[in-house]
Amino acid sequence: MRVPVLEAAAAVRANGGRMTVQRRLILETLNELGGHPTAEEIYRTVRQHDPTLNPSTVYRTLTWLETAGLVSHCHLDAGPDGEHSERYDPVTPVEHHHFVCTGCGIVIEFEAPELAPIKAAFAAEHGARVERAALTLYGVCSACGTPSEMLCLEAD
Amino acid sequence: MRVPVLEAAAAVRANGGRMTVQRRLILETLNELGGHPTAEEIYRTVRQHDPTLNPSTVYRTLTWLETAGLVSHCHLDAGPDGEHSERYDPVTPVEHHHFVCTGCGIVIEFEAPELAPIKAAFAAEHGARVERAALTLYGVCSACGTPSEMLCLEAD
DNA sequence: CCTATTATTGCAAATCAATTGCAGTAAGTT
DNA sequence: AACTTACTGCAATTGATTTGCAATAATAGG
Repeated sequence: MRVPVLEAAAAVRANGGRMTVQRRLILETLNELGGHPTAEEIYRTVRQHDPTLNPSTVYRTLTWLETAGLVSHCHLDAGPDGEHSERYDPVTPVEHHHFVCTGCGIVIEFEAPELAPIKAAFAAEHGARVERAALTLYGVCSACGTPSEMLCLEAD
Repeated sequence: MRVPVLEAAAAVRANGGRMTVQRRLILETLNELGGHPTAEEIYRTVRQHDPTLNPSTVYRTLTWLETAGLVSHCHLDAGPDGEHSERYDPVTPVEHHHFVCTGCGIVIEFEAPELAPIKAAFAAEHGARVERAALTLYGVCSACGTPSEMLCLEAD
């Protein structure tokens, strides 16, 4: 359970919001899907449980979750063709980053505490306040890099 | 001259491409603008020199420059409202990264050689090949952070 | 220098993701 | 149970980017 539904409900009631069946369903779908789904993937999955649910509700709920600080979104040039996509991601207690395989599009999360000095150095040098870092590594995952079979790449 | 026009011409002729007046104009505009313009900003500027030039030509040229390895694009949540935008950026000999001020949207480039060990560590741990890193820092620049006037922020 | 080839352009239409206005519905309150 | 108003579904809209196609012009060859 990566996006705590109850916590979400509380977070939003605090702002006069309401926990509707649609919102609950979208939250559960986020948990079920895991990974870094796009709004459209979320919509497709949600639709299987409730075909009447509208895409705009998905978008609205996602923004709502984001302002509540429960999910974040990041932009990854993922997918088999490296196409741009906005991806949603439950907020984790520790900042995490992403590796994207340019072969198969798989996204792997990792933490990078070593980023702290980089942030600090930039802040010091420019007199800026650095609040957040988004690091994305692009490359070829172990499966796609295996020369014998070109496992992931052969799909193309 | 950050995007060498002659080099671009050569790079493309090698692939049977042609250096047209439109492409030259767009290249010059990229140099003139500097920074990290969006396709739309490029189009607006180009238009001042040649009002008949079509947006699709800008998009096509940008993709062409990118496959030629002369510019790259990156996605920054910049702009005064943090709105998403695809930004184009001449390719530099050394990989560089971006700081985005959430106040005024200014983009500051910096280099981060300290990223190398992070890439290496990920590669080693996951058996992946890491080819490229995109780091974006978000925060408040020195001008916007100045409490006395809230220089950049006051616009809102 | 002129001609032929075909990459590139301009244009208009199409696409695609995401947003919005609005009237009806339902969550949470009393 | 009734009330208030936030939320939903829908349809239309937006805005950025892409595409098909006929006309144009950049380069190669003569």
